[in-house]
Amino acid sequence: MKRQAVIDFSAPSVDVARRLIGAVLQVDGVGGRIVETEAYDADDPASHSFGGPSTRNATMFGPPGHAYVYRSYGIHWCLNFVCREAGHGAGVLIRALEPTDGLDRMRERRGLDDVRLLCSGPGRVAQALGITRSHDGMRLDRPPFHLRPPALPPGVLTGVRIGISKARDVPWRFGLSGSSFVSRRFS
DNA sequence: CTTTCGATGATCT
DNA sequence: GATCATCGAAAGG
Repeated sequence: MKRQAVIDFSAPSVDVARRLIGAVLQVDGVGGRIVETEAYDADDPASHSFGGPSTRNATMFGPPGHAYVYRSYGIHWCLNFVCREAGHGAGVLIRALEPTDGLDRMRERRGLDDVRLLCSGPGRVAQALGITRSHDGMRLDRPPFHLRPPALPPGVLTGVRIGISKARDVPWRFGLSGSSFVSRRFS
């Protein structure tokens, strides 16, 4: 019996973000290949965890390998994976998927047909997968979550993070090389 | 193709 | 009162 490969979430968020590219993420069987991620860390002014624990970011300071879900601009939900050890405050934002499973369910939830627009952005990913605050704190290695690392290391592109006003020059955005499902092209 | 702007509510100062 | 890890529609080139 060959043991199922897993992601090591106790690693720095930058490493986890890079290694997550190409992994398959499903929630209740709906999901796809992760094609875009961003890393956030405790010493990072752009991170929710910068400045220490609070009500919103509490999960970021919990054990690694759990989901951190927050509300963005009062409208959208965004999904993160907690990294490092409990108390540290690091995470990876899941920014885009290439849809592979449950396309009809995603189209229902998103209210549109174009595959390119189903999961190309963090708010879109959460809506397509049915992620809400109820998923905050859940383990990623148990249902409804399912996560499978790529069989082979894919080509990964690097860039600066999107939509932040602090630490804009930090190159902690990662994308699957050649993917047309990223939220924005890599320069 | 690009830029701009409103929506909408929790969080923080 | 200001900011915000966004999205989608609208307007402009």
